[in-house]
Amino acid sequence: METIIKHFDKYLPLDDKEKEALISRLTERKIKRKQYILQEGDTCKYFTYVVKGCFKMYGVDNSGAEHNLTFAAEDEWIADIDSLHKEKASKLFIEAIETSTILQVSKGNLWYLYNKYPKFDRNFRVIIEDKYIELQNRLLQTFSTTAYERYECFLEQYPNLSNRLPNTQIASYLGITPEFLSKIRNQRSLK
Amino acid sequence: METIIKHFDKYLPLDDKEKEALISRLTERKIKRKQYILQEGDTCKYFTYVVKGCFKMYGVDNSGAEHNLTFAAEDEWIADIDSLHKEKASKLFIEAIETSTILQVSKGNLWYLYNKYPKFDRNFRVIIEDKYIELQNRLLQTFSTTAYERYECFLEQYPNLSNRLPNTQIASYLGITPEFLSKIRNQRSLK
DNA sequence: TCTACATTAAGACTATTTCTTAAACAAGCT
DNA sequence: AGCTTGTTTAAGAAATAGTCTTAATGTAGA
Repeated sequence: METIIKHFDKYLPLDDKEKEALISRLTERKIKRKQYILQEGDTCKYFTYVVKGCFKMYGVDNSGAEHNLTFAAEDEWIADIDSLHKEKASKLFIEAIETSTILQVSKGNLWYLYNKYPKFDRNFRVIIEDKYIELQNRLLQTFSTTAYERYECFLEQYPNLSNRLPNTQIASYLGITPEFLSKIRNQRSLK
Repeated sequence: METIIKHFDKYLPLDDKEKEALISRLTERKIKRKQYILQEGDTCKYFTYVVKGCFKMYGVDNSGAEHNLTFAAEDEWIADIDSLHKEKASKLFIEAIETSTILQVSKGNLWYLYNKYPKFDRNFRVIIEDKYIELQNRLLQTFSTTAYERYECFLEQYPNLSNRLPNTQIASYLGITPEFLSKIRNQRSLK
């Protein structure tokens, strides 16, 4: 629980009442590797904070291929916000890549926190803004660069993830096959 | 100014003090077609609300091609949030597609509103969340569908924009050439 | 009205990426 | 510790979605 308190110190730090309110509304869970915390068709019920471990959020296309939208490792939040907010069936999966420990806030509890302590509005505004910026940069890259460049950029931006994740997962994030990623890595090693 | 007040009624409606605070911190501007409100290299200084007209936000790649990230028409907000928040040089352009009327809040004034009236944190949190959802869906589509499908989806989601925008702009949004969009339209008309 | 830009058309082209097969390697599970 | 399953590299052939080019026609802004 300490890690999530420290997490908020990066934004507007919480006072004692806010800390208590937050902690009393969080549920800790252990999630095994390959276990889902959200499956396509279900409604996303929680905003999830990763204490330890790593998750991927992905969609599956008509031909069955997975496309990773994002990863979340230590000290990051993950949810299908579309499904959570609008209480509709999700098109996405959130799956543990490693055995993980998480803290979850239900939608109801999150709304309670928002209404009672406006600081949570602020902090989550900033958290979402950062996620928005990330997506925007990624979309621009997808349009305007080759897989080679996107891979280089991924390495720079997520040096720790790139060591930790299997290449299949990185390939899916970049929008290419693992075989092609292997070619890119080979090309890079020749330079 | 009335339109922006009504805009906030969709979220948490503003009380009289908040309305006054907001209005006194907005600047109205008329922007001609093809005029920029943000250029690559500059720092984004304003969050812009579109009263009337239409804008595009785009990046330019190494070979000089434009890639539209988003459009903003009546009753929508637009800014390069990355540049605005982190006060760094933008990689993007925001340009009027039609002669437009806008209301702008500077970063300083926006921060003032956030700090004085937490309701703005709430409202902008929700505004950003909606934009985030849009981007997420778009990224997933870009990975998992053909240009044909993306065009169909664009027509469904933005029926008014699709009548209003030149095809060159829609093509740039979809990540294809105008010639190829023309082929897609031709294909569709045969069905 | 004029001019510049937007749209359609259609064929040739191509570059990035996939597909396939296979062998070697690494890692998780009992 | 050993088995089994999944991951990585390799390399050539193949596909195809989308580009390029040219050109004629249409349309909107000034």
